[in-house]
Amino acid sequence: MERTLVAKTPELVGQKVLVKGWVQARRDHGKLIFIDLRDRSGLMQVVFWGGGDEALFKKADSLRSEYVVAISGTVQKRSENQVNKDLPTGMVELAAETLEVLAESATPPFEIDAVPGEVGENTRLQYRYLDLRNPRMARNIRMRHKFIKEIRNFLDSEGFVEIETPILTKSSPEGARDFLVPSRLHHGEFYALPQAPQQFKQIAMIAGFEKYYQIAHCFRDEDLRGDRQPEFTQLDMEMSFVDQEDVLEINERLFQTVIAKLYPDKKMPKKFPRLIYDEAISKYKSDKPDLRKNKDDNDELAFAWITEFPVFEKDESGKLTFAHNPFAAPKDEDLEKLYSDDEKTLLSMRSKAYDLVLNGYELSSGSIRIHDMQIQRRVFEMMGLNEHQIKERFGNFIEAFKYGAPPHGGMAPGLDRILMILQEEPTIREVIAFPKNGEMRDLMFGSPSPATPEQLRELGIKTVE
RNA sequence: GGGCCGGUGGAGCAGCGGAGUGCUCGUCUCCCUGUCACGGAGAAGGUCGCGGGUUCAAAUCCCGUCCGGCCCGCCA
Repeated sequence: MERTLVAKTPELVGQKVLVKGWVQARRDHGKLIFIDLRDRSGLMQVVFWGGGDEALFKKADSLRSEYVVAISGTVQKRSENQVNKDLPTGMVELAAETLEVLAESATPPFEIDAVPGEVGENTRLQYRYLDLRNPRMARNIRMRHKFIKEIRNFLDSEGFVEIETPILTKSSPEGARDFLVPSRLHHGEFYALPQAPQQFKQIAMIAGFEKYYQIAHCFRDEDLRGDRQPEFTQLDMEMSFVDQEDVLEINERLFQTVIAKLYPDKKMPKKFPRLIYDEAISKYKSDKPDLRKNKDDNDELAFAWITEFPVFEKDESGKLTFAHNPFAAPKDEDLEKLYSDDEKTLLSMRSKAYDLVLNGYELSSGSIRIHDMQIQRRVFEMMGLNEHQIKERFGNFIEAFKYGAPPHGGMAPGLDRILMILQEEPTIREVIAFPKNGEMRDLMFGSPSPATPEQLRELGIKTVE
């Protein structure tokens, strides 16, 4: 007999069906036992009567939470006063005729349908497979899937190509701390995990794909926050022959299309308002202002663009460093300032860099890139890199630009953050199936963990002490 | 690296110097034919994170340490 999902049963009144799933609850009334059966489609009630098949009834009596079962029986319409209006399958129930226990379950350390936030996150992360059985968590992960699927549909229809870029790649010298992977064949040398596929996507433009995207895993070895994980997912995208206007326009359409389809109750501006960086700072004291009229309204999506970021800023030591991204192109009218040696002039330079912000969160950075390597070299020089360092760190990248690099630009919205906001969750951990805890540990598998002496020897790593 | 908060039966909490005292849920046994957070009766389950100190007496106060959460730094 073919398996039926419980959500289908309301259409199958009077028919014999076989359902499979987990026992969410057992209500024992002596001569009458109810089971709430959960599968990926939802919940349904199963009834066992005493007085008939004694062996079947005894077996039903032995069921416990989270047992995996296969039950066959007849779908019955419930009488008027027995309908459960809170359950999509509440107008029917299954009159059980056979019961097979496919797997028993130990008593779960917490209740599967616990109120969100009631169970400590530590415990939840350690038993994530149980936590993900919670309807709210399952819904988050399924919405994440749909959201990514709609993004792919949209970008595919716009002529974008999804290209996978390597996870084992080269250390980028600035910005966040890299995760390093020791090389076995080349002792003392390391791969770095990508902080973003930045240079690869620019290379893809030189390769002529013109429109690239990737649901990209990014890695940054910095301390965690509620909206920060060591590995996270960005919608990474890049386009050739575009100006800033084109990038902003397609992203507005992307988010409006996808969100309107999946979250019809959410309200967002038809045209995302724009704020010049200096204006945002002076008016809101923030480069990621929360522009909602009502800060408690979770259905209001106050998207906004922040534009014209500074090219340079000073770090705490007073050294000049790039403010946004070393690949962001300065505004055309500011280009000549790049050759000034006056610090004030340099600090007044503005770039074709832009951020997408939403309800007080930075969703995305992006920019029109420098595609003239003379200018790119100059930016690196201004950051204090000498000729040797530029060649060492960016030589191959710069080399590629000799061979016909089209003007290009892009951006990379963080998927975890936008899903956190759309699902109205307090942290991005709630929309990531298997996140790390605040100390960057995977509590389920116990990583990081020590390597064996053999592994270390192969990698040429001597342990300290 | 720094600041703040927390750690008490399986889960979540209360107790904050006087007996492991209490609550909700779960677990186990028994009863129950219409429940759906079923109900009723009973029971089991604890090194109060760990180590040291103060005290007649420590879950409670102090010091240290481990673990966790939030924030600052950091996050091209």
